Amino acid sequence: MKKPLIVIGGPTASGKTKVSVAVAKKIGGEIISADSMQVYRYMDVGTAKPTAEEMDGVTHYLIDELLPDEEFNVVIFQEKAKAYMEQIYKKGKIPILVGGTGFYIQALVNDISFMETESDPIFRKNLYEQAEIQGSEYIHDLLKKVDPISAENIHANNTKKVVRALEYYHLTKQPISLHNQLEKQKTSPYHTTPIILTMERQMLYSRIEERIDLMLRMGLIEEVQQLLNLGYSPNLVSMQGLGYKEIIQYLRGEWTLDEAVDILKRDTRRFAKRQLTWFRGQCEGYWLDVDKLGYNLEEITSKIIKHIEEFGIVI
RNA sequence: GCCCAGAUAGCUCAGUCGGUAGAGCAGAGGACUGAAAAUCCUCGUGUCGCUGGUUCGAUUCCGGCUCUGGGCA
Repeated sequence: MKKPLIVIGGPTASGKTKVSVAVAKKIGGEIISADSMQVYRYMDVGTAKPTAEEMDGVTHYLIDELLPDEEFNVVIFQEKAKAYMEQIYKKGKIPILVGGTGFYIQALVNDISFMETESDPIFRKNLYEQAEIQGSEYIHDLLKKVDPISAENIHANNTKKVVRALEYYHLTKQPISLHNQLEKQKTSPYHTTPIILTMERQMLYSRIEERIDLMLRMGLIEEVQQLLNLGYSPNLVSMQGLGYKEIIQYLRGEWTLDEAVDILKRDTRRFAKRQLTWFRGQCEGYWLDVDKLGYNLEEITSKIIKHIEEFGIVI
């Protein structure tokens, strides 16, 4: 019998935090965050990390677990999240996976296997250098030779993905396209139906802008300055997060504050759009327009619970 | 009140020696299986201010009107 897993996804600023806490309280669940940035300590305002007050006594995992210079990626996420799920099941509770990082959600829900092997940083670095010197077409041609299917699917300009495909072949002597194809056929080992929070685009965008204005008032700039003072490099992956990279440009004097804020808002809008594209394309889910429900927590929660019960999850 | 300039895509503007238009930005759609808040691909958006005139044909030329800047009083 498959174990139950509740998933709540949606774009940034759609209200996942509030909704998930309300659902958790109602069913006595615990929350695992599927968010690539909220794992980091000292990054609170810019990631809209739930405060202790907002968590309202509900246990949250994968929040504040790493320092900004520690590595985090799908594989690490998957390992940690699986371990937490086990703990939650042992308590007789239901895990609630909440976040906007669709790739992470999918990796966990479908238990996608990434290879056991470590990645090869030197090999990678080498390829990036070659792409730099000889052009991205050059390494794309290398891929064409070992894995023509991937070369077909990955655009030559997408150096990051070309490198990964080449690395995969280098480590396993197998094309990643074959691996992907096999993984795609998998069905979830969990009893789960994703719930996706959404709303009209215009509405979402104005919420995003309001949220960013609020972040500024709550000290986003000071937070970024503090991170730099602590010695965290702007090159870190964590510092590429929305809100961090733009404010760093401002602090360096590259952009005016107005410019930085406008770009941040624009890029956050585009991010939300990409999140929606991902959820639309990658997972069959139960879409809930929270704006049409007037953000009425009671109503949203009861709709979600009703859906979960109809799906056959016993609470 | 007079003079000058402008009015074209959501915005900033280009253009059509008269044959109903195009850039940038904003925006939309998509891909994604070890950086995913990352990375990458594709794509438009129109009463050319209104109204008469000339013309086979006007967004383009001419007149009037309206609005917006700037100047003079």
